[in-house]
Formats: sequence, structure tokens, C-alpha cells
Amino acid sequence: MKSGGVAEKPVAEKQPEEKSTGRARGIDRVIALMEHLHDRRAPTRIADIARDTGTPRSTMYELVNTLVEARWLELRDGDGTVYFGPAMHYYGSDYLDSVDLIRKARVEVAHIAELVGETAQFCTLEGDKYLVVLNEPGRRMFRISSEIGIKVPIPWTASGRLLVDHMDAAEIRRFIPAEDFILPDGRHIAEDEFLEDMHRARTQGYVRTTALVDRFTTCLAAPVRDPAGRCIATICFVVPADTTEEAQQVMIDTLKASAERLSPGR
Amino acid sequence: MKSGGVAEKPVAEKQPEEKSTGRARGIDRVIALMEHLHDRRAPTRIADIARDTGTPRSTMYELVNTLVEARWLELRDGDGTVYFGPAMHYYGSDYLDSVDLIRKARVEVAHIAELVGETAQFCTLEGDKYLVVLNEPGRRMFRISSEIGIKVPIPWTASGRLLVDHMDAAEIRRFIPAEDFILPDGRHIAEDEFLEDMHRARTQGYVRTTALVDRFTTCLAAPVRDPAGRCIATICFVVPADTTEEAQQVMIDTLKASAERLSPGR
DNA sequence: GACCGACGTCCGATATTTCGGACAAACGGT
DNA sequence: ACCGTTTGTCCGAAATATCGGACGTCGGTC
Repeated sequence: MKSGGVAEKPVAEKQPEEKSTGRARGIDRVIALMEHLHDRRAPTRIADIARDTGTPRSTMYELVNTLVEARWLELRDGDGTVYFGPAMHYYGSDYLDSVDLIRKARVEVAHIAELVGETAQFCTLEGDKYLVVLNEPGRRMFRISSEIGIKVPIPWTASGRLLVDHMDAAEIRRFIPAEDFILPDGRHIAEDEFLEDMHRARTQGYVRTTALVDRFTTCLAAPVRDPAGRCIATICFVVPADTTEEAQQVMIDTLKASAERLSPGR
Repeated sequence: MKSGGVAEKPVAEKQPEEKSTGRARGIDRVIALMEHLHDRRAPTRIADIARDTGTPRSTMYELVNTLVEARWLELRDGDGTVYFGPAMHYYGSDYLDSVDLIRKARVEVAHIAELVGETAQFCTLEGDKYLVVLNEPGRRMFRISSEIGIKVPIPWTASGRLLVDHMDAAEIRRFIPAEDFILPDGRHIAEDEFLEDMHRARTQGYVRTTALVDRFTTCLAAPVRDPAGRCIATICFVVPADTTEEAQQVMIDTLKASAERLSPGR
């Protein structure tokens, strides 16, 4: 039991004003289920999903069976865990192919990742967060964590400094939540420092950050801009911080060329 | 007793005149909706989806609104069409990352596609059909059609001849529906011809087919085998039929090397 | 300007899906 | 072998999500 009284997060809090009888539509439960799997990023036991999403056990079993049949989910390991199934891949591929910029970006990201052998990514904003849309691992075998679909505070990233560079200081203060300027290790990013990075980036045409979210990692990013000059996405490399300056310069040139090719109506 | 007790799918799921009441669960409607979009491969108007899936219009509007909010779907073009949304990509990426063989195959496919500049694919069986799991377009700009997630009769493909090469003639006759031996243009593939291809492939370690489903296309495929020697997947190139023999030999060697690397416990 | 079809919303009724709880089988620790 | 826990299935009851149909808008056509 939780007699120990440790913070055992019970369930996702609902809006207080929500008049919840506990009963919900199947589709809403399924959405919660999928979001939960995406957050956990690991095959999960059905009973755990039920508990963590606040879904009755019998309902969850029923839904999971339906979804497994549709191949939205897959039973894993022979034990009772489930995770995403192949249908999600098919639908996701359809999505990627249907968005012009992303389709082009796939080619670029794959190309430059192969070319220089380092992890390349294509990123955008979603709401007030930074988001990795495409990730190509590169030859280096460490840090395979695909962060696709995970939202990250804008100030934690190199690309973030480009993605908001059409805003002035006041707009940025309004746009980015204050707590997002605190790094995972507790350090605080000064706002004027952030703005300075941003302006330098605008003139140089790229951003470099080192040891931001990870002490030994450098990020290099170049902006994809719409005809009005607004940064709508970025393409970037994630490399070890001790990468030589010459190598980094090559990567920066590579990024700039790719970003230029991706910029619509250039 | 539980083990293996999954999806005991009754082969005939839809009684032609089932017509229970016409009422269905939201989740079943949603599954039909997504499958329909995947089949159509294009943004579709809500009313059309409703008609084509046999869903009441008001229900479809209700569900689409829910799904758009969850970013499973996206409104397109400003007109009333919807298509898959970014959430599907995130979930699909999670799936790809979670399957060891597929994760490795992504690297191989991307690598060889970049290397030789032609479209490379990674394929498996799903039920009694052939299926493209990964597709990397290559430099050639024609034929962008990603066929990811579309099922194709086994005899229509080069890879198909590898994927069933552990069966004997009788098993194959039982496994592959007779109508699948008829090509899209009406031609009929003789069964002994198919078996011959298959056996030759087993000794040669690859398959080449030309002008099967498409008059001007050649497919080259190599088998990924499990420790027992059974073909569990294939990796292949799709190239113009007039590609020189020398170039094709290079590709075959490339495929064999990749397939070997992918074969578990080799 | 009147007509027509398509689009999207709204609303009440009821067929049905969700839910709670009971149950049996498997598991695992002592 | 015993017992507590976890897993998966089943069932009846009732809360409610689905459905049909009506309604207001919008655009295009004659």
C-alpha cells in the first residue's frame, strides 16, 4: 500500500469543474491510453495503464483487445505488456508523406546524417514548446534516444533560439513560460543572454549551443524560413562537445545549405 | 492458458448482411475512419468518410472533432478535408524504435539508399500478403509513392519469392490465395514458374524480377533470415528495368551484405 | 432572386457500451 | 502446501454516447 505516504501520483488530474461521473467514452479512454504509452515510451502492462489513466480495468482490457485486433497495439514479450503496433507506423508514414515540407526535410535529414555521420534532426514549434519531428541517428552509436514527439522547453535548445527570432523581448517573455528558462540541472538561463544568442544567430545564420541540456553535447542549428523570413522550422546536428572546430564548420555549412533548400519560395 | 490466446480472429468477421442495428462503438467507427484514410491516401471530406464507412454524419463530425483535438487528425487545405495528424507520426516512431529488427533495418535501408541512390525497402509478410515496412526514396525523383502499409499479393513481388521459401508446393498453394497469382494487368503467374524462381533464389541468395507489377521496373531482393534459416523479412531495391547489369550486381552485393547484417544470430 | 445541394451544428430518445464487482487461474514468496 | 497478489474473463445494470433528423448557412446555378 501507499502507507509510506510517498508522492505516488494517483491519476491525471481532471479540471476541478469537470463533472465527472467516472464514465467516459471509449475513444477518450483510447486517446489517454495512447498518450500514456507515448509518455512512458515502453511496453506497459494493461493493469498499469488502467491505473495510471484512471480507466476501469475491465474497460481497458476490452479496449486493448479491440486495438490489438486492429493492430494499433501489439502484445509484447509474451507477458502482458502492450505497446504501439504497426498500424501506427502506417498512419504516421501517411502523415509524413502528406506534408510537403516534412517530406522534403526527410530527404535532407537523411542525406546530411549520412554525409557527416552525426545525428541530424528537423524541428518545429508546437504551442510554446520545441519539438523534434524527424531524427536520423547517424553512425555514432551512443544516445539513440529518439525524442520524436516529445516536447521540450524552447530555451533548452539551439533551435529554439531560431524559432522565436521574429519576436521581441516582450513577446518572448509572454510566449515562453518563465519556468522553461530553468534547465534540468537547475541552472537558470538569463533572459538577456537568450536574446543575445538569438540576435547573433540572426546575423550569423546559425546557432551553436554547448552543454545546455546535456553537459557533453553541442547542438548546431540552421533556420528554415518562409518567404516572409520567419523561421518555421530548423535543421540541426547533435554532436559531442569535443568535435573539432573545423568539423563543426563543415556541418554548419551543410546545415545552412539544407535549410536554404527547405525554405519555401526562397 | 492465457499464453498465445490473443486475437483468435474469426476469419469471416463481417457477415455480409450482418446489419445488427447499424449502431456501433465510437472506437470501431474511428478504426474504420483511419483505415479508410489509409486506403484513400489523401485528405478526405468528412461527409465522404461518413458515407464510405457507413457512419452517420453527425457521429462522424463528433468523432473527427475529438480526434482533431488530440492531433490524431488534421484539417487540411482550409476546406473541409481531414487527414492524419502529427500524433500518428509520434506513435508510429515509437513503434519503429521498439522493434529491434526494424530499428536496425532503418539504418541499413537509409544507408544503402544513399549509397546507390535508388529506392530501397524493407519488407515482411502480414498474413498472406506482402507488405512494405520501410521505404527510402533514393535520389531518383520519380515514383515517390510510398507504399508503406499497403498489402500486395505475394506473387507480385520479388521479395515474396523469398518470404515463402520455407514452404513446399502444397503449403504455398494452401497459403497464397489463388487469385493472387493474377497480376494487375490480367496476366497469370504459373505456379511452377513461381516455385522455380523460389528455388533459384534459395541457392543464389537473392531474387530479381522484372516487369512484374510494373512493366519498366526491376526489383532486387535479399533475404533476412532467422537462426533457423527462415526468411523473416527482405531488403530490396526498386530500379528502372534498363539499369545496367554491372550496376545491378553492385546492388545485389550491397543487399546481401545488409541482409546478412540484419539476420539475427548469424 | 429563387432554388438546390453540401456543410456543419444541435437536440432528444434509446440501444448499447461502460463500469463495478465477482470469479477462476496463474504466480510467487515463505 | 499455503496464502496473498496479479491477471484476465464474465455478467448485469444503468448512465450515456450514438444516431436520425431537423435546422441554419453558404455558394454556385439558372
